[in-house]
Amino acid sequence: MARHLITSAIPYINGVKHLGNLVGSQLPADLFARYQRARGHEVLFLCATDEHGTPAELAAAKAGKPVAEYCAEMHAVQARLAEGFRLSFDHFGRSSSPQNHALTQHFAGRLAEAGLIQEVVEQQVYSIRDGRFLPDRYIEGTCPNCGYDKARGDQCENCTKQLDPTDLIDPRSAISGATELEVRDTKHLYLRQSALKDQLDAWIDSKADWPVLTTSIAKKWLHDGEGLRDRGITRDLDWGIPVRKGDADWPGMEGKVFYVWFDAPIEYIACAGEWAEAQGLDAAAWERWWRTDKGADDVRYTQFMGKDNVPFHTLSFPTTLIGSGEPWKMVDHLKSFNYLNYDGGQFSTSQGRGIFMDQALELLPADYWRWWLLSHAPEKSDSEFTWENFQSAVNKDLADVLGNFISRITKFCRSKFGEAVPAGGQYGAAEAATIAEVEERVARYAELMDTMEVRKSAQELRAIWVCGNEYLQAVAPWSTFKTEPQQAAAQTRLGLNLAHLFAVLSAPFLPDASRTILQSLKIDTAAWPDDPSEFLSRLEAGHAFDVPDVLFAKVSDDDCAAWKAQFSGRRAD
RNA sequence: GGCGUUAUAGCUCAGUUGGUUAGAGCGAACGACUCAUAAUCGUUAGGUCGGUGGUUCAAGUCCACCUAACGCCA
Repeated sequence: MARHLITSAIPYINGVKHLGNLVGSQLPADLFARYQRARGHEVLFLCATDEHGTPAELAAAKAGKPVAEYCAEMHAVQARLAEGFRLSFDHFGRSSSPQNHALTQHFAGRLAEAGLIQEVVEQQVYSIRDGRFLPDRYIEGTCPNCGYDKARGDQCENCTKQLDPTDLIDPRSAISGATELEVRDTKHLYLRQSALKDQLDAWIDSKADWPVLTTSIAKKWLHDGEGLRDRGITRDLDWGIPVRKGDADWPGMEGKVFYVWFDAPIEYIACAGEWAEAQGLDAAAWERWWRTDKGADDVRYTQFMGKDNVPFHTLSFPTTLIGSGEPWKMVDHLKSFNYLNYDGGQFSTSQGRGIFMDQALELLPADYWRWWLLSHAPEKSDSEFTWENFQSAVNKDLADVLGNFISRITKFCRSKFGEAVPAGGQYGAAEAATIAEVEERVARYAELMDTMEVRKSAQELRAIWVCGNEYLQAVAPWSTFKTEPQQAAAQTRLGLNLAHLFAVLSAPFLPDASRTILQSLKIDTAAWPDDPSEFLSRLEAGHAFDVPDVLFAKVSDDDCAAWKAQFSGRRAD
């Protein structure tokens, strides 16, 4: 039995995530976790909300709530939606947890001891009325280049010119509109990533089996221009993890917090601590997943994320772990995804464009979305959601191929033999041929799932379902029954066994449908078919079953048109 | 401006280290079947593999340049 540590990039706390966010990390991570569990391996699957930073503060202010209260509420909302999509996290944590506070401060202390932290005094705009420093993009003013009056301190989005806040004419706070701004000195900490450049480079080079997308992004950051740059890891904010050196104060850094990108990946580890606490386990329980000196030697660690997160996971977070000088478990495989587009443009949280997780579940159950999203996962390049494509995939793959197979075999059996696996006859040449093909395909399916080839796995799974329809069509038990009922019984028996097989194989993609089929077949274990040939004889004569309700309803043209219209504009908050 | 990714049948995509007539699903046409959610199964049609040039006995598959889309960085 292998041990799999699996993490999904942690979604930002600010609002409900859209389907593009979902398919880029949480959903494929869940597919992999469910598959590895089904194969009998020990799995710890973790995710959390990323809660710190200015956007969270502003969203809380807009909602008229204290930021801690806002985050707690939004965490509950995201947790509920994750459950709705059947994301099987062992723990859904929070980057604001006490565990993450302690661990983040611990890492900062270790890095400082190792000489990997540099203190830098820089100048930043301070808003007197707001009583706070303003990040560049929260300063607005008139662009000196084009005259656009809502240019931001980092860039003018009208003429795209890069700006410094001090370039702006009539600068004002984007938060309050206040114009009483001044430039003040402020001290910040920088993580000296550049000091570990060669080590990181060699480490990335050793990962020959990572997706090109992952390594090419990491390589670009390592070698582009002047090479890997040091990054600021602190901010002048109230909401966040206070800057401390382990348990000790950090002179000169009072009132400052760590920058969100520094503490967010550390939450992967802290989350294991939260999990242990929630399970009533001791520290050793989570350390055996994360410390190679405490049992994590045989752990295989896989991370899932969208391409925008790759630099932090290939460079910054590894710098934190390596730089600590402690034996932390490093990632073994990093599966990254491109973006999912929506009907000719990008999904956008800020513009409310596309379909969001809560809206999706109001329209259809999780399995429908899981199937489309995973079978169209943007692995090789960006991919695109269209309603027509979605409708076709749901109707053909789920309703016609899988759903109808379950329906036709159970109903045929009920009408000819009753609601129990029929006795009589035996498997012959046609059965052997089908079993042989299924055996081959199951092996390929497992191989694709092992290597996280998401789209190809979906294709192979569908091909396995088709084997069921092909078989029934070829042997035609409805005809056989008229002349050789014994043989028809054997054919029906294999058909029902195929239904059992499909349920087990489909569980990682379609957990609800899988359960429904197993319940109808009155099977309470879901062991993996290590030997499909043996597996297809498990349902023996006399085993009772129920005919299930329709597994997947079709999406009508009217539904499709209505939804397309409903989602053509912006999401109303 | 620099870098990266992508460009294959009407649509969504596969195409290993270059090697016989470029594949799948959907859609289309035709046929078979009638157990089933008017479902299923089969057959056929459809592509000068973005463009130009090059390397090679041989290129969708390597090289150069060009074009387009998207992204990242500055």
